[in-house]
Amino acid sequence: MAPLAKNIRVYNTLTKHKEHFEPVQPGKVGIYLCGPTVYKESHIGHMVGPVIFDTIKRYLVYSGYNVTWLVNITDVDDKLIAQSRERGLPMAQIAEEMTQDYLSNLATLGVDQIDQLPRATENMGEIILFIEQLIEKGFAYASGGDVFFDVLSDPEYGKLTNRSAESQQGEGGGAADKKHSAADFALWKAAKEDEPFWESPWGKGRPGWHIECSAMSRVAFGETFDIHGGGLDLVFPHHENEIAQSECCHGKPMAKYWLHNGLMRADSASGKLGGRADREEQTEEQAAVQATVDNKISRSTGGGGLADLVARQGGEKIRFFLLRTQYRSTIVFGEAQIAEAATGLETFYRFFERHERVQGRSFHDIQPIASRAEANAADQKPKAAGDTTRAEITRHRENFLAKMDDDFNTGAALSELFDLVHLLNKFADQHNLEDASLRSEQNVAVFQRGAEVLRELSALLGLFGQPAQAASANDAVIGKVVELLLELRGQARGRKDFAAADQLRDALAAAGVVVEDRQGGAGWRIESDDAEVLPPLVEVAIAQRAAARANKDYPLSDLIRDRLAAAGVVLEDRPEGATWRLE
RNA sequence: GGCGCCGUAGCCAAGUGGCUAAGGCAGCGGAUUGCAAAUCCGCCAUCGGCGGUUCGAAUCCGCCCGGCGCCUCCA
Repeated sequence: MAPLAKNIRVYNTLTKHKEHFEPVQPGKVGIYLCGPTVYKESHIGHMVGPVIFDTIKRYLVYSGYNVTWLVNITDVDDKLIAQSRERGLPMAQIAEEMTQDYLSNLATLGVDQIDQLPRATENMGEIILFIEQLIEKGFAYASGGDVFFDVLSDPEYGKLTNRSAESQQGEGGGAADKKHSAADFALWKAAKEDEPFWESPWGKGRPGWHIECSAMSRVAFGETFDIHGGGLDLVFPHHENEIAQSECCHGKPMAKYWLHNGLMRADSASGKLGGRADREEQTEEQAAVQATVDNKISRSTGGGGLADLVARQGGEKIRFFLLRTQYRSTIVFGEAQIAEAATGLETFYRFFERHERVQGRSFHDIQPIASRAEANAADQKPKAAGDTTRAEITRHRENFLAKMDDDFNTGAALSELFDLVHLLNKFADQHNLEDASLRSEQNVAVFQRGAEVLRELSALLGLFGQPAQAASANDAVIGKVVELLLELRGQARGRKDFAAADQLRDALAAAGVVVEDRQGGAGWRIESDDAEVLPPLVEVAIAQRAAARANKDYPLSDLIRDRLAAAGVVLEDRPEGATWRLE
């Protein structure tokens, strides 16, 4: 087994301190993350936890641990029942539909490290067994078909959130008359008319909210496991109650480290997504603010949910947006914020293009070193005296790891990646790495080492695994048309007709294609929110051809038509001008 | 009311006792370029306010101002 990195520290909600991370069993880590109740489409707030825990798992695996990560799916719940009634569909069908929505959103955000996705309904036997054990041990009681946890029987109740059972004596909710104490919470709820149910020793019913996590975590990891995670909003009552259930049942700690991610807010005035501000009665002014927010959210997340936002922005931008902030902080959400943050990604994307120009192969084809120990060894290779760039690369790598070691500070770690790219750009500039006749093998090797480190570290964040823009069928056509136009522009530049050259570049820019002149030919990239860049490009080509025909330059005119045809664009000359279609 | 969190440049965001307060976005000046784009170089904050502890505080303590979360089966 690879040597373990021993210097990771995590912030533990239970102790309110950062602690040295040391799993229960050496080398093995179990992570339990509270997943969604699948009653409607995911919103972006549901992605915060999965993205950071996906990153945490990657980092722990890289650091030498054998990690199992579980995300539970709550597929039985009052809100699911309500949805089921509203839509006239079985609860299980809605749950399945929304689970698929959730999973596909996770997939586009690059969350692919989940090992187990247990459903509450698939663990009914374990849940009932757990409740029976609690009753047996005197921590729970059946009452009129319901079963409640007896909060006052647990002397440690409230230790996670620093409150006492006595202080939690509210009105007790709808089932108050069946409870011994108002703070008691349901482990099992008797089924009402028309509600889905499971058979149990207490009659037909369904589990309470908290018990599934106690039961399923025990199935997966045993009585004490390493990391329990969730959103900060789950600390009370959900996690407090999980602790009460599990620790009363087992007489030992449930989880060693409790990690909670911060919540997402729509804007500074309106509170978190789906939070109190979304539910309570509001003043007119608050309602106005909320309406704006709702518009923003509904426009941003679309009628179909998060999927539309992801389609517009791309999963990588959203992942980057989330990781740029330390996971315990509140994130203010807005599509504009995502777009602005994502501008920073361009720096990396341009570097990848540069890497390809230098090396003749894709940055994404570099196999990232997947083990910290192995990577450390690669870093120990003897360096030539005065090889300051190699030393700088190593320094950025070490800084990155130190920041990740400190409670997974992805935001701070990211700064090292930016620094690394700047370093490599500068190095490439200074040593003419893009000019095969001027560069040295040795310098190319240094540059490559930097790229490898960038690949290694960004893989830990789940970034840059593949090219950002998936090639579509249209892209090939666009590419050929752009190449044609750049050739025409190159000819204009060749005869110093800069007016014509600039006119072409401006026309390309208007279509969303940015031109970059460099030795050996012009480069280009699409920089437009609008996917429709092809039509204006073809129009530009047609205009060029019309000009050639006006000059009676028929060879050029025919060349343009033939090249467009080769690209798949067929021209048809008509009295009022040329029209075109895709072949 | 109880339990917590936050307030760092125009915006976002690291840093939580001691070198010149990371990084990103935006902006400005310069190199480069036919002009651009990209890239590179440089500039751009004394840390909500007041007081205290300390040789020394953005970082600890107190008060105040402002924002937010949980206490309601919301990630």
